[in-house]
Amino acid sequence: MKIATYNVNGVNGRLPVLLRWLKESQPDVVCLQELKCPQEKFPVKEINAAGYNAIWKGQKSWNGVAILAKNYEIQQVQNTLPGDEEDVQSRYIEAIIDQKVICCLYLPNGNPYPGPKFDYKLAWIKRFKRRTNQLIKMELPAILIGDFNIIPTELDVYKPEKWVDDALFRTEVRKAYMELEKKGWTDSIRKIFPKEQIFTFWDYLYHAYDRNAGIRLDHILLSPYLTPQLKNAGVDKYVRGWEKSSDHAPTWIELE
Amino acid sequence: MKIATYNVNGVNGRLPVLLRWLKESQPDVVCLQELKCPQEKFPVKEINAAGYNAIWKGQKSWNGVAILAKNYEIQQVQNTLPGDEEDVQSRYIEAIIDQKVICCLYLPNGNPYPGPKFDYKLAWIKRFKRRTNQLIKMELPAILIGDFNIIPTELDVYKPEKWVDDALFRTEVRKAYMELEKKGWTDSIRKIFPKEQIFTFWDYLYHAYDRNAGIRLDHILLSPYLTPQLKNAGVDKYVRGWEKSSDHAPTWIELE
DNA sequence: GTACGTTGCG
DNA sequence: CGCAACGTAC
Repeated sequence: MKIATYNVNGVNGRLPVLLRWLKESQPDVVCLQELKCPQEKFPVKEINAAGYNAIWKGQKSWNGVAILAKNYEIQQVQNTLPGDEEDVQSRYIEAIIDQKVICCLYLPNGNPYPGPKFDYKLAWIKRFKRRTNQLIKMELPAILIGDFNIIPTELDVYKPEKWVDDALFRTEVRKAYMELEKKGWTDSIRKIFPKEQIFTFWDYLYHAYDRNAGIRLDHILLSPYLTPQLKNAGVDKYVRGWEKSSDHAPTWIELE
Repeated sequence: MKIATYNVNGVNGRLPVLLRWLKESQPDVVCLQELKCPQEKFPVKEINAAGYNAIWKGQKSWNGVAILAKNYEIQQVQNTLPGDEEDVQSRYIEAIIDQKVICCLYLPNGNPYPGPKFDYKLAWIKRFKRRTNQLIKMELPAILIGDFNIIPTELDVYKPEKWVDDALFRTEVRKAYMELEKKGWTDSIRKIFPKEQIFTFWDYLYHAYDRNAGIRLDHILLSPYLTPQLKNAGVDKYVRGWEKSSDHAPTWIELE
């Protein structure tokens, strides 16, 4: 079973690219982030026509997350991250697919640091940890998947010294990521490629993709129960080179 | 010799449509209106690559006119309508091509009526008449061609009663058009099709093209000396049906 | 650099 | 409805 995450940066503007990638890559489950469209403008017709069921949580202009599945039923569990009724940003959707809990997230960017946006990021992470700790405690087969907006280690960025005060690389958020791993969550890409430099995002500016000036932001974390089933993982880096592509590349795992 | 006018409604956004039409229709001379680009952003490279020389007068965001010619030299005469130094709108360009004076115009729309925009339209028409009267007096072979933003008669609009107080159909501007004809200018389309209902514009709204709810705004008027050479005239209506088309259709004549 | 919302214009 | 400009977020 192939499970992927893709920050599309606008699902309607990106539809040709998304459909092409779906066709070529044939994932069973896909988590999308940054739909950038209100609930009623999600292109469900075209997604269905491509063979995928979908659930999604939209929002005008920003954020927005979705889960797609081919030949699997999608049982929605949550469409917000529990713990803050005031939070109106569409950044979390959770479903059960093929007996697994799929937690699709678009974690706040948090820039500029310091400031209220960074504070919001830390508060969001705190709420997220409560949810993930529950999943561990319940010993559920679960997957945390999406755009974490966290660069986990120095290996995951082309020039670490440039990023020390960036909200994506601040010690606070890297520590939070490490704590997830300590709790038992396994970083799939690092499990398969322990030492290799792998990126999932290249800025649109300054020809970052041509210079391979990338960072790793999109992660797929497996609960202890699922980790032994990890067969393979990868990034469809070539998609970033397509015309009119997102600034992220699709990232995926294969479970047996 | 085939001479055409086309209000492109944004020359850069419309470039694929324009180039396709140029290739299929092979006009010798083309007058464009509503370039909607500053002087330096006119796509001269692509136009040249399609085989056309060009002169143009651009303006940021609005208006803008151009004259293109294939296998003919373009001798620019004016790039503003004489008579008002204060007028900064790019609505007029005049050139000599193959011994003919080509006056390419984008006459002000003038809506809403009444108001300062309508007043500007009337003032512009007054200045335009001075120019055209000079051309008649000098007995030059001349062509007034472009988007006149004037519906000449009731035959030229799908539902005349809806347009009585529209600046495109007000008696003041229709009278001005009739006066041009009295001075000796010949409406090419009407010369070839005296009684037929012919449109050159269909609004983007309310599926106007599908309902053929059109109007005739784009005109090609010939000076007395040239009128006997008129062989044919027409509107490339099908172009309005293309994907991402302008709200106007190309309009053309053939001179022998 | 790219996408989306808004505004101005027609 | 659709183009172009501008502001904003990333």
